[in-house]
Amino acid sequence: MDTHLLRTFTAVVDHGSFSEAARVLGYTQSAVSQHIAALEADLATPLLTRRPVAPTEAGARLLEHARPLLLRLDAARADMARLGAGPAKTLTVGCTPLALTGRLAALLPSGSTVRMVSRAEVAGAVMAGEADLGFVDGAAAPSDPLPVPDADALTTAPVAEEPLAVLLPAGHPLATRSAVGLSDLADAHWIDAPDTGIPLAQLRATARVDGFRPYTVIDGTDVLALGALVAAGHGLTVLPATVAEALPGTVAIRIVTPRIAHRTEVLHTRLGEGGPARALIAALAQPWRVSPRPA
Amino acid sequence: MDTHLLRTFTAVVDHGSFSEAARVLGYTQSAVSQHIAALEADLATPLLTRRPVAPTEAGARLLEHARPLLLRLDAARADMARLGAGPAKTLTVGCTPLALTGRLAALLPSGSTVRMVSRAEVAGAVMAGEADLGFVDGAAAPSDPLPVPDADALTTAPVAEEPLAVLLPAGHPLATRSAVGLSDLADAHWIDAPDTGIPLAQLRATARVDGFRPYTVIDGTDVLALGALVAAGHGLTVLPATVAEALPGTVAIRIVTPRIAHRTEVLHTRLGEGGPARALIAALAQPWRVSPRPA
DNA sequence: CATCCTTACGGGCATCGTAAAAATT
DNA sequence: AATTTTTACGATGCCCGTAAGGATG
Repeated sequence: MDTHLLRTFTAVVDHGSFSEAARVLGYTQSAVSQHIAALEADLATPLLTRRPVAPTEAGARLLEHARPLLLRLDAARADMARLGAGPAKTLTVGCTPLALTGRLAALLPSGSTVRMVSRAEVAGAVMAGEADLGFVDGAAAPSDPLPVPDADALTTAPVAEEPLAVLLPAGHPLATRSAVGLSDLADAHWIDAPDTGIPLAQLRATARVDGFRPYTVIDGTDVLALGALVAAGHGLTVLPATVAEALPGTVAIRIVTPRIAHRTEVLHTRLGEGGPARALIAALAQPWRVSPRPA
Repeated sequence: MDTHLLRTFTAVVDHGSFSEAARVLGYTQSAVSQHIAALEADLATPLLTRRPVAPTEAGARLLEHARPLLLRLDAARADMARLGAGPAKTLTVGCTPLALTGRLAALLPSGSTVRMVSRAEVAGAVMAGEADLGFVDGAAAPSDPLPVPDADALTTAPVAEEPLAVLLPAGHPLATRSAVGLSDLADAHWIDAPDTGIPLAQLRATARVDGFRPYTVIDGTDVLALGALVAAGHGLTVLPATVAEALPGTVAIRIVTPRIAHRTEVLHTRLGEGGPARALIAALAQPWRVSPRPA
């Protein structure tokens, strides 16, 4: 079970075609076919159905191993390369849309490169060396860590925290309240904007409350569009309070129960000595609103 | 960076010798030498010092990637093998010393094989397919998960929970108390028995209290020997209450603050349909003392 | 000088590409 | 019939073992 074989296997699954995978990987179709045949022979199990090309049950299971494995392998490569090259002069950070808040934006050195990525991709980008630091946002209880996929091999530290708010259209019955409990709204019409705001699934898990079923779904990362949808009455959504309060035509009501907040965390590999990445982490580690717990 | 090379590399580090690694792996010394040379050429970094053979800084870093990678690779193999073979007839479980409590012992089917392993090895044994289920014990706050190394790719579920107790020699000044706060004892003389009881490091992390520095250290997994050391006044230690209360010549005082408990959890891969492993998990999932939180 | 690692070299085997055959829509 | 995967086959090159060469304590 060579990693090359796993790599072509995942490529075939991703592209749904032997030929396309071959083109992407720079192989012949024949070679790809042989790779898959070798894997299936080695594991004594069919991994793919042909026509249409799709993973079998065993193949799907193998994918769950292969994906993190290949990611980790790339991470190792990148880590060794970094160790040899010394600290980067210029900083590249991977960032989810709502993670770049005031505090972080203020401390980020000028001349940095910022790559906006989805929550699922941040850890991978940092591990593969495509970004020196990753910033993820999400909802979490005050002392819980943010649930970040694939972040096992990375170090995380909190960066910023602020209240969450429910975004309502102006004129909504609740719009005059100053605070709201989330469980009262479990059965409301919700807009799920997983790439922009807080994914409903994450809200459900963190609040440990059932409900929050998506009614309207919006892809993409445009907060203004999300605000417009809410203002037009397509449903409610949850955003960090400072962001929510700036959207026109809507009213933002802070969430007080359960005690969850919008948090940003920084992800990084074990860093070398100097460099702008380490400097930024040190600056971010300074206490701000939330006093650090005594070690 | 082939996984074969990584495997050879870790073997060389583990045995501190090219020749010994070659013997273990069934290669020639020459082949091992070529493997290491290939790795070092590929990564453009020296990974080992020769005479004595030891990892360089870069080598140590690579090890941190290679170890979990190879573990995961073996896990994938084992997983596929299991998928093909169907559920095992007889059950093999990996188990830390204090994990096999009354409830678990009662539910374990007769004819099972139990392999006692250290906390660090349980997850690996389950992933590599050497055990169908793993049982780990440890100290944790009531709603926190147990910190289990390398358990990322596994499913965990709580199995049993009971109070922790400090074990004192009979006649100790505190022996008449009915309950004790842990932080009062941070500076006591402690016995660290990481393979038997609760490792002091885990206690320190969970209780978030400094102190608990090891004074006497005991390796091995003999609870009676640990009890004898405490009885003889070599120091204090922490054990699950029911275990501690059965040890002669000592007094067990339950810990009330902070709110930490001794918990046992089960680890398993995503299981197939039938089989004794799944039956045992289902039985263990029945509520016992701690009512499960509503989903 | 004994031990251990490295280098040189040759043979076997794996892997890839070309090309033709088979299968499925 | 067209597209896509499989199989056959030959060449290239990788990888391992044998054996000789260095380095080190």
